Amino acid sequence: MTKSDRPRRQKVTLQHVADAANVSKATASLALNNSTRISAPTRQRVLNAVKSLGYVYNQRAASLRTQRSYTIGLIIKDLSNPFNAELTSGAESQLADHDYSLVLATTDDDLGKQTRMIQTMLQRDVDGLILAPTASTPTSDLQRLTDYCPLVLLTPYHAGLGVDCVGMDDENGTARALEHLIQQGHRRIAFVGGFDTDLTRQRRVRSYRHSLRRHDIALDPALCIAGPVSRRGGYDAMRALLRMPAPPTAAYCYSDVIAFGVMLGLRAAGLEAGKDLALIGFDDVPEAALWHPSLTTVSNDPRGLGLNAAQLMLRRIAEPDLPLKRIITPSRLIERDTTAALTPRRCLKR
Amino acid sequence: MTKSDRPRRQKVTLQHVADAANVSKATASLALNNSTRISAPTRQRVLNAVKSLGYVYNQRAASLRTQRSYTIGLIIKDLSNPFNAELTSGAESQLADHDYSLVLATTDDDLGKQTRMIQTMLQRDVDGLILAPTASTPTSDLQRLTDYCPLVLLTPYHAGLGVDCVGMDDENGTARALEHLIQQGHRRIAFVGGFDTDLTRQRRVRSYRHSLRRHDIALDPALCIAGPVSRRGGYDAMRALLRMPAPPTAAYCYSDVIAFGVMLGLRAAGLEAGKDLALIGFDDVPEAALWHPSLTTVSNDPRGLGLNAAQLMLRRIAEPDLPLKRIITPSRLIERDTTAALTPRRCLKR
DNA sequence: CCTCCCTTGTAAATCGGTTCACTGGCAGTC
DNA sequence: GACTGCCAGTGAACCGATTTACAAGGGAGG
Repeated sequence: MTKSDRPRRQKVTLQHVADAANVSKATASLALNNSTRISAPTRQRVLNAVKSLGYVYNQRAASLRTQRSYTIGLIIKDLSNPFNAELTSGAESQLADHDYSLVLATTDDDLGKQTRMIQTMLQRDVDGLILAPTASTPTSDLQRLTDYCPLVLLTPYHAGLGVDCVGMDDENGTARALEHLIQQGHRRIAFVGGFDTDLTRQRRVRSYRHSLRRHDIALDPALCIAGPVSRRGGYDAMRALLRMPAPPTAAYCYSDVIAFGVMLGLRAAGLEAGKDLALIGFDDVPEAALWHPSLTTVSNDPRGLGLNAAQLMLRRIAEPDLPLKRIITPSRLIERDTTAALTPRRCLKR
Repeated sequence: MTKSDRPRRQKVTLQHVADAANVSKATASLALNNSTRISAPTRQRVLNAVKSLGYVYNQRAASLRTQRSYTIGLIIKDLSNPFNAELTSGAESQLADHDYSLVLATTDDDLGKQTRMIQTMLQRDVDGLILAPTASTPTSDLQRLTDYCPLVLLTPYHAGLGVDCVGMDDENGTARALEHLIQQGHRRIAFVGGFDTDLTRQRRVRSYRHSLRRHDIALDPALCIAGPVSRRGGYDAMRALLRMPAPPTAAYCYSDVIAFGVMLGLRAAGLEAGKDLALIGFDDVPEAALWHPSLTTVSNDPRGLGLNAAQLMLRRIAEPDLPLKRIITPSRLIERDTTAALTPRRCLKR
């Protein structure tokens, strides 16, 4: 059996509908757009023709004239990360509610690919672009992009840039995580994961140092470990930390994924998070609650992030002269087993 | 500061480029499409004009004439499910490699929403549609859809339908899971989760029964428990199973998510999977390997599924008369802790 | 009966590209 | 020198919708 058994039907256009209803193309168009200039009986004739011919409206053709594609581009780094998947899901549902479609692209955190994807989006003539910029994106590129279409950035940083931003308050989230650990008496607290080129990480590290300083805790650069954002990265970092002469009693991770790796690294040494090391992650991915022991983490509502970004984009399109907006969603610390009633004196005394 | 500080620039069209290069619109178009009919110097003039004016090609306008939008629609049930996120990721990267864009929509497994989303996709004039149909989708709808655009279904069922399909071999996966349990001596094996309206579940249940019958094991309908595909669903099902006079010694779950719930349900009763109950999930989501104890599960390579679907779609577009194709990706059983060296005699003897 | 307005509908321009049929000019051939 | 063929480029039709300016017909008012 081949597809040619049933050839694809000839496309039905508005002209065909008009012919079938015995009206002009203009009338058919107006009828479908509920113009008051068309009488009820005529409109009905058109609608009947639409139904009997199986006409589907061609948004693409219309957009040529209307300059509206009802399409929003979303460019993220990586869909495998559940955080981004949730974010995308939030954006999609918000857009769908307003009859917009989502065009999705990923960059794998690669500037070259990001540039290509932006180009593609512009060529596809999206009405707006929601972008999670890779770390190395030149500010000028983003600035210039606003010449071409409305832009919403998924990051809290470029606030002074003249671009709408939606981001999470990871500075504050970091502060809370550190406060929690310090409150429990920890003094040697590691920062684990991510690379220093990453702006997000830079901010969190800054906030981490700030918190330590506020409590007169000396900074030990050896406790700040860079590495890939993966379980493997966390695992390796933890092994390295355990080899130190004075290992930390607590660790704050760049992301939950890394924290899981840290737990595995501990386990491989016969140790357990929440017993031998206080541990806090970041993101609150669903597994965080279900892991054993459950992971204390900074929660950030990724779905809400996507939702807000989409919402902001739609408002911007509706009112281009709206004052610049920046939505920072608050972070919460979710306290779970990995920091439960754990005092530093019981940790990693080897 | 408002956006009006820097007004969006006037759109640059091919006509502007042509004027700047002192050629006709036709020549500009041909030059950009690398036609041999344009001399090198002229082509260069056009390219220079493009660069200096910041022209961006309008794919949408072109598609009106070429009847190619370089856009593929993907309709899935839910992006929060990591299985679907991976699938989407695979499809996206495959499409991006071939300069196609992905338009994404979700249905929440709701037929009405699915119908609307299909309609939207057709209006957006996608070159093809990859669809994970909700359980209740009438076959005739799918058949009719092929009149409008190339269609690839994400399901192994509708093979006789005259539609390309990409799916996983969950029948075989189920057989292997059951074989594994029966091999270990289990006789009372539960099937947990999903609703009977779900075609996928129907097939797995059929295969489950078939395996039992093959080994002359009596079917106990009470061991086949329907419920929502969520941790909660698994949790509740397990609690119910534990209340039975003769609880099962093993459970095969409709999905990993449900299996996680089952583990939590066991734990709440002071029991542990792999010790008090042999447990197998389905999907092999990343958490399955990392959960404690790690979950034995049927692996299905969701990314490969998306990749195959996209690939098949691209081939179908390139060669519409290709014979009908059906790609079934094989399932593997990943043996982990929850079924490790566990004999039924040690299970759930209360 | 004539004018004016109102209602309903239409012809034609338009959006930004592609593509086909055609042209002017130049080199090669007989 | 006339003819052929090719090269480089152009004008105009076309894709499928929207939208504007205008027209035909009918009723109201004088």
